[in-house]
Parts: sequence; structure tokens; C-alpha cells
Amino acid sequence: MRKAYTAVTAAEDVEKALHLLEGRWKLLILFHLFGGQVQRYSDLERLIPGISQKMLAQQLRQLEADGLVSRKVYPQTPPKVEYRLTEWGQALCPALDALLYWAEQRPEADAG
Amino acid sequence: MRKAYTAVTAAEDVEKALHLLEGRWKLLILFHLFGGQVQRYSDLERLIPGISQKMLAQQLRQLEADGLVSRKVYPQTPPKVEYRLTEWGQALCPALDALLYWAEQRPEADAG
DNA sequence: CTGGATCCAATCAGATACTG
DNA sequence: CAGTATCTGATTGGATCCAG
Repeated sequence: MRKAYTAVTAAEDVEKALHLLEGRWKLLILFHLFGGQVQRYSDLERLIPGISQKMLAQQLRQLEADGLVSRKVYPQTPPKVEYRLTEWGQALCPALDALLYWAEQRPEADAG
Repeated sequence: MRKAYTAVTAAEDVEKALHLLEGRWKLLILFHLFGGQVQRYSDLERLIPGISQKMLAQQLRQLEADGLVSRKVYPQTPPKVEYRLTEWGQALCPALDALLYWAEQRPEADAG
């Protein structure tokens, strides 16, 4: 059973959801983890040219706190940390696909 | 036929799409226009408590420039301006619904 | 290797006052 | 009624250096 949405509550809930994806790098990170991919910190640094260490660490920690990404630390020297999507994080895929589909429908005349 | 997406191009396209929805008030505005609703500037001002005139005008103009909202001016005194969604703007609804559905699936334990 | 801490620039958002 | 202009504070993102 879905919640009963008003314009306001729906907007708030979508806003909360979008807030989890905001930040210039989060989507890039997520797309590099979709499909069960597992990446190390240094992998993501390599896969996302231009990202600073601060931003990578910060966005990863937010994604982790929000429950989209899980972090696995191997207590060894040198340190090794793996990132992967949680089940819920994977479940974001269809929603992003719907957004992608919408973006494709954009009339050329208005695009800019 | 869908585009062939890589992690990077998909992320970029979704990012562009999300960028159209960013801003603290845009979703509120959109939800007050969904379903073919037509609102005047002052209607939106009333429907969205706390928004300043500057922000309302600014976000409306961005939504218009991005092709989600259309603006109709009645050249009369006092002035009258109506806002409604474009066809493409209306088409955003299913995508936001998918996002809402995803948000509902969030595990309680991780929510915060 | 995996980050944390700090400083700085750019952007965003709010309050207020003013205009056709 | 439907905005615009200006000033100001908050938030975000980036560069660099430091540490376990």
C-alpha cells in the first residue's frame, strides 16, 4: 500500500530522495558500483578523473551514511577498503532508468 | 532504440536531468503544477510558504528555460501570468514516482 | 593506501527595497 | 500583480598538506 501523497508531502519525499543523490560526484560513484561492481578507493579515484581525495571520501561517507553504499575494511598493511552498493542502493537503478528515459524524450527545440 | 550507455555517459545524463530539478523549491513548484494544474505567480507564492519572490521568480525562469514549464502572460492591468507544465514536464511524473517508490523501500535501520 | 584537516573561491539562498 | 536589484550570510566544492 502506497502512502497517500499530497503535492507537498510528495515534493518533500522526492526532495529527500534527490538530496541523497546531490553532489557533483555521487552519481558517478554510483554508476561505477551498479551491477554488483566492487571498487577500492583507489579504483574510484582512477575511474573518476578530476575528483579530489576530499570529495571522494566525503561523498562516499555520505552515501554510506545514507545506506546506499557499504564499506568493507580489510585490516592489513597497506590498508584496503572496498565499496559496493547495498541492496537498496541497487534498487535505485530502475528509478534512474526512468529518469534517463525521460531525459531522452526532451524536445530538441527546447534543449539547451 | 535506447542509447548505449556507459557508466560515465549514464551518470552524466542523469546528472543533467537531476540538475534540472535541483534547487530548494523546484520540486515544490512542479508538484503544484502536475496533473494539468495552472497557477498564477501569486498562487504559487501562497502555495509555497517561505519562498521569497526572488527565489520563486528565479526557479520559475529556470524551469521555463529548461523546457519543463511554460509561461503565459496576459497583457492587461493588473498583469496576469499563468504557469503550467509543458508536455515534457508532465512526462517527468512517472520518473518521480519511481523515485518515490524507491524511497519507500528504504530499510528502517539505515534511515536517518 | 586511505583518508582527515585546513584554507579559499564560487555558488546558493534569504531579506529587503523598489518598479511598470 | 508580477516581478527586479542589491546586499549579505550560508553552503558547497576544490587545492593542498598531513597522518595512521
